[in-house]
Amino acid sequence: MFDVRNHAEERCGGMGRMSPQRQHGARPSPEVRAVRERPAAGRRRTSHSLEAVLTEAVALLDTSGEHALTFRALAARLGGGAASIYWYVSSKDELLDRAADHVLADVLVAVEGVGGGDPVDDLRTIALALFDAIVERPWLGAYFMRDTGVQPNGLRLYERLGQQVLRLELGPRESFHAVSAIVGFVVGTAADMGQQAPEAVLSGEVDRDEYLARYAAQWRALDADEFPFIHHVVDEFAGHDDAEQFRAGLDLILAGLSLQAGR
Amino acid sequence: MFDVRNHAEERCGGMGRMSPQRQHGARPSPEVRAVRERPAAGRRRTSHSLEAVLTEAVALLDTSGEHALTFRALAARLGGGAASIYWYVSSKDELLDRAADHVLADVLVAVEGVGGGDPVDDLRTIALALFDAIVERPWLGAYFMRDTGVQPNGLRLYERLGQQVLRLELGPRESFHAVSAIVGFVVGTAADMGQQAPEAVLSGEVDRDEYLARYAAQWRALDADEFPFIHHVVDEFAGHDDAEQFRAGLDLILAGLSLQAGR
DNA sequence: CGATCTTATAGAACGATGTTCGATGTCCGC
DNA sequence: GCGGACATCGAACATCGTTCTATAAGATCG
Repeated sequence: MFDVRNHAEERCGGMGRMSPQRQHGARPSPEVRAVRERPAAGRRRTSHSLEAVLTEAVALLDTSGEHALTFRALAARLGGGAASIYWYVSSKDELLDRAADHVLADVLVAVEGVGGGDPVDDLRTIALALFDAIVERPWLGAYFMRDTGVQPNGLRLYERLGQQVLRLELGPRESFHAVSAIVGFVVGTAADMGQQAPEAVLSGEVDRDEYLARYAAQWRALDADEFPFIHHVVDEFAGHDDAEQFRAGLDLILAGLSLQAGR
Repeated sequence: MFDVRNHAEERCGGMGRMSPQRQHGARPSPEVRAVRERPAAGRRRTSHSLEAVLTEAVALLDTSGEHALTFRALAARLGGGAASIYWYVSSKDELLDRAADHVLADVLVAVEGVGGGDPVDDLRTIALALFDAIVERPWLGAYFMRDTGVQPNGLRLYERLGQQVLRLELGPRESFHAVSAIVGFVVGTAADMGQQAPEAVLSGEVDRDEYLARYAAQWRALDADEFPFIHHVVDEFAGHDDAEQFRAGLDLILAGLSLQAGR
């Protein structure tokens, strides 16, 4: 298993994504936190377990969005008090860090078999899996690999991407830059696209097209001399598909990478 | 001038970046808001003006970070009450949207002369300018071009990037995808890199190296069989430069784009 | 000039949130 | 059966975004 133990030393960020000023530093019994899975033989009343906390947190985030994740709302779902959650998690930031990593476990499973084919194709496959996960869960992007001490799955995903780049036989620096670029593009783009339209949540598909159309109309109303490019692409924008747009951008990076690898 | 007037109709997001559920929809006298610049002849007591509000908001964000931007703190800086700010701005989201666009005006000025040389080089220049702005202000990334109705400068920057792509003579779809990819990469990467280390804010340079070193040590402690890639690039990570890392990733995209344009 | 409307400001309060504190209950080893 | 670690929770605190209402200064007009 993973075992980056943290005995009272501060955690760190990773991969260029540094954790901000928050110093969620394991106040109540830090190193025992990992064993918090107890089989729950004779559970007293609620008996949460970190797993249950994260699962319910993710469920809350998925169904009602980031602003709905509240210690009180989460506690209500768990059938307990809000303060109890602090026994498993030292702050809301850590809760979100752990929830993000909890979700990444599924992505990791989804790309388990990838690695046998063409390196670039495998890279694309993994990147797409990560993209899908973040688009479905916009909050994920903001907390992806912020603190690898608490997010082993993020590290594993980074590693899996890296292993494909490894087969391109580039130097360490080019390899590092390549994976960083891919991750940066995937997370950044997916997080952007995940921010839904105001009321499109309600009706689903039709609303999105109309939303785009109204937007496109606003663009078309701009001065043609001052905004030639916008007029050039407004039709593409009006009918664009997020996944295709992402894929096209990813392919630009991968094409550049292939070129660099001399393939 | 820009004149995307919004008479009581709802604003929209743009470019794939949709604004979330917030419907900051101009409650108190919407369309007059643009004229809120009054020369302040006989100012009564405080007399803010949108400009002053945004300037102080940005100053607060720059010196103390996003969490320090509070209506009360901002009001204290302006020498007035917190509720007064709502006359210029209908919500904190709109305040941040406008503050973000306010900052982009500087970027726009910085890239004013760009456009004469090689299209790809000009693209790189503009992207770098945007990158620098976001790295200095991590909060900018999250609010870049979320609501073009309130953020004309974001649109203008998008347009300027697009104009360079236009010269590559691609089809509308490829052009749209290219600019979207560049913007997505720039914003995503820069926002990530902007999240500073916990205490690195205090000491500046030396702390960052030590921070990276401690992180690298954590990576080196990982199992070499399970994490071959991480071991392969850990030295690069330990001594990496954010700007160089960004540039390398951007060049991958631009290389792919050059290939596509047949140059 | 005085009435009235618009522009602009601000104090007080509301509801919600993250977090802390202290008390209490439950389980295990001895 | 007893002490200490594990686990839970109610109550309270400080802070935040936001709303409501009152109010005063300029502009407009008869």
